Amino acid sequence: MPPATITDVARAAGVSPSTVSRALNGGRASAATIDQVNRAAASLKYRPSYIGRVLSAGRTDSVAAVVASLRRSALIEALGGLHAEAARQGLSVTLVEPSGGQGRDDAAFLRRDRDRFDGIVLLGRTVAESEREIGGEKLIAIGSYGKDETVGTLDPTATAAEHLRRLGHRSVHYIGVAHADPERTDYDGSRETSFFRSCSDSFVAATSSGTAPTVEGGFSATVTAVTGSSARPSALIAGTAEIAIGSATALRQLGLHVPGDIALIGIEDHPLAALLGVTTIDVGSEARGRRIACDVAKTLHPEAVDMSAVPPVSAPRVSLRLRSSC
Amino acid sequence: MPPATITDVARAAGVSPSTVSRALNGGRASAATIDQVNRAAASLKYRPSYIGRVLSAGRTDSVAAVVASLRRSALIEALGGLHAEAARQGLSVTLVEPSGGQGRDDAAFLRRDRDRFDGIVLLGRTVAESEREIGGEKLIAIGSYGKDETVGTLDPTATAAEHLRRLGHRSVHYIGVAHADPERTDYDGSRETSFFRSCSDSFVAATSSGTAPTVEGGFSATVTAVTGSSARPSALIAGTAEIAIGSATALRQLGLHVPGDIALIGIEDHPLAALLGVTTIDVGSEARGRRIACDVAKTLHPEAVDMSAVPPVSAPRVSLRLRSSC
DNA sequence: ATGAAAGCGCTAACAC
DNA sequence: GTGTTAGCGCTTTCAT
Repeated sequence: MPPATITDVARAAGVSPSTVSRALNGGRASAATIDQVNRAAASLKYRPSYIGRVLSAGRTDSVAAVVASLRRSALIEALGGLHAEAARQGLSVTLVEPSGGQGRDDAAFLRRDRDRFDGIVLLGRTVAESEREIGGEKLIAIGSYGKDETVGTLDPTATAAEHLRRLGHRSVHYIGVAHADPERTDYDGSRETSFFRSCSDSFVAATSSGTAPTVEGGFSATVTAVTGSSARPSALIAGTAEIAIGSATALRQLGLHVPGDIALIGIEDHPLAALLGVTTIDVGSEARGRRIACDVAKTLHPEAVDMSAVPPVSAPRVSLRLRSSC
Repeated sequence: MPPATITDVARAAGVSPSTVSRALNGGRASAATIDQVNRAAASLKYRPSYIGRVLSAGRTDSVAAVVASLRRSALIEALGGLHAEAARQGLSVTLVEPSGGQGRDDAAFLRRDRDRFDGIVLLGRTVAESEREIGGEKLIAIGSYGKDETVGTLDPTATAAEHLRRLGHRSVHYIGVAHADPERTDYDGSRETSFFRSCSDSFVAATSSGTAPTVEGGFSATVTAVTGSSARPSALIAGTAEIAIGSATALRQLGLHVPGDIALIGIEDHPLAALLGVTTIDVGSEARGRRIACDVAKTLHPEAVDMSAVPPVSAPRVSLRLRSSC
């Protein structure tokens, strides 16, 4: 037996389909009718069809999350925030990891599935020109800094570099994310750019290397950076939480004392970084996710968005988590 | 200007909507017509409406993932596998974290949104009776062991306990997941049950404690278990990857030598566990996710499922990753 | 090979 | 306050 439709309920309640719709959705209807309809709906185990509603309403009430990688805790956190807030706003979140992890096919995805969603959120990368054209308004990237905001206080890499400079460090090595696809510009790329920009006149020596955004990547990049032929830097900046954890692990296994022999600061905070005493720049991934969900919700029903659980935009977006590694 | 519909294309191509549909979906149509239609579609930038298709086809081609927690790497891995394989099969994955992380509202979710999805996958918990009734066929849980399979080789906790027994351990402490909601039965609960069942006659002393499935939880539970008033166990079993990592960190900070002073084995593998030398039981989360996606796909088009990227069911589901912590 | 028509489940005008 | 009608975009018989 197929699920009951609104027509069935209407018949059972002795009213018309539209009345059922109104009764169920809080439109104009007499108390008696509402009761009648609820009764009928209950006895028929009626549940409204999502698809039917969407088709006629023109909204899907769902957002796509294009996650660059499910193995980066900062992105998962952002996803969590996005999802939690979206749920509060009555939106659901559909996962769209770019095929092959390269982001190449995002354009194809956008072209095909754009109107399955009320919003498309990019986590862990910025929007490419070509994508902007296709995605239009719906496309929102999380994790980009600058633009309409004061770069100084919002750029985590600059904050990290500044912190090290104040502590008197002169030679700093940045371990960033290396992508298989060199054309890809995501926010890790912008972090590296920012690193060189913000420290070029502060440090005697600023170097960088790229690796996979994993603990293994951080581990091996650290070994290379620290035991390599050139002079050992006095401080390391790790571009992601996983890199920082791998880095801390490597330094320990190399028998280097932190921060005595070398300092370490990580971009993106992580519970384990706290446990390991690694100073980090908290980029507030979770809050960013929440905020984005609100942005999407606002495009749908500008008036009715409940912002109560979302930190105000004026709140600082990155903050130093001072621990013992610097 | 609203997006072009199939009717627009039909008009532009000088044919009927149904012909357009056939031409576009590989139905019977003359080559000339197909070409004609493609041309018109292209010039109008026509893209088929997902909603329209779903409404008339009756399939949503999407599955819901009910993830118990986004902070457990094993579940994220499973989600990754589910998602990757689903994508290969033309399915999309919508994220549904149980409200409040308590799982209480899953029933409500199921009742409301059941037919938005072709399948509903539970990650990190088993299916409750009440949910089974509502969810029916569509409801699949990942991460349960036993049932139709030989428990001996598939139960990770039993494997861990057995490994420790062979190494001569007599007093073992299991650190499992404590839930806010005691009624909840997820697979961590079954892991604890399995622990006591599988070691009751092997060890002189078997104890357990519960904590949050996080590195902090693992850390503090380990401190308690190891420095508590009672005799220190000779080995620890950590119920999740995060607990194992927290545990390893705690043991190090306590100055205990592993495995000299105390052994540690973790359930669920993790890159960092490898780096830290923690022996684990790999439960194959990613593969489990993939398999589930195939199961769902098979219910949709039993014939056309491409199993090439999925490990055979006969493959061992849990395996010992021997490292230096035991 | 193609067109006409019905209908998927629901909502929104508009009339009563 | 409620019923009628129309239509969201597509697929799918059934004729032609």
